Amino acid sequence: MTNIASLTVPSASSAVSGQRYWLMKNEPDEYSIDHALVAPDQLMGWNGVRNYQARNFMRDDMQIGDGVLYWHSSCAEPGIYGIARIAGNLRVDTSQFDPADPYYDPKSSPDKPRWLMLDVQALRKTRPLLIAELREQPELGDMRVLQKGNRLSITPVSQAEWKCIMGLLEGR
DNA sequence: GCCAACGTTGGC
DNA sequence: GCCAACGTTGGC
Repeated sequence: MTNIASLTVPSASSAVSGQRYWLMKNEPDEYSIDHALVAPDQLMGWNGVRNYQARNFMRDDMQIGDGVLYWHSSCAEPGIYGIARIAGNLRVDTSQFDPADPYYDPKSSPDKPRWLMLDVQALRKTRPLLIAELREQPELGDMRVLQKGNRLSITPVSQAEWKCIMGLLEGR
């Protein structure tokens, strides 16, 4: 019998403990927060990033323990559905070399890879924080994901924005 | 399914 | 290095 508690209660080392905060988008049809929470150690290799700005965030700025807002995009009700953390293990995203992979990049080669990935660890599901509710918060007025025309799949979140969202989740 | 906004490409 | 054309994203 599987010990459910051991799957769902993060260990002490699996907490948001970094200096920065991020928002990462995923299509729930592809990989939802529910998928992530039942993966081994709740880890997911964040592959398929094909934007240089987003890649550079992973390469240069993300640290183990950084907090992540898990966003569901391209779905009926886009918004924040979970909390995760950066778990490190930055490496080459090998899906770029596979012609059969939807993330194949014919202009990349193993001796000069373009695209990187790292591990993200899901921590918990949250109630859905949908766009309309987020827009009601004055503290979130500058939040990247809420700006018109925003398409970046990884965006920085300020400490004030993070605190505001944690407050919403705690019912404040 | 629409379409505005954006990133990338490549001819010049 | 400019910039028009193109492909993609993603909320609506």
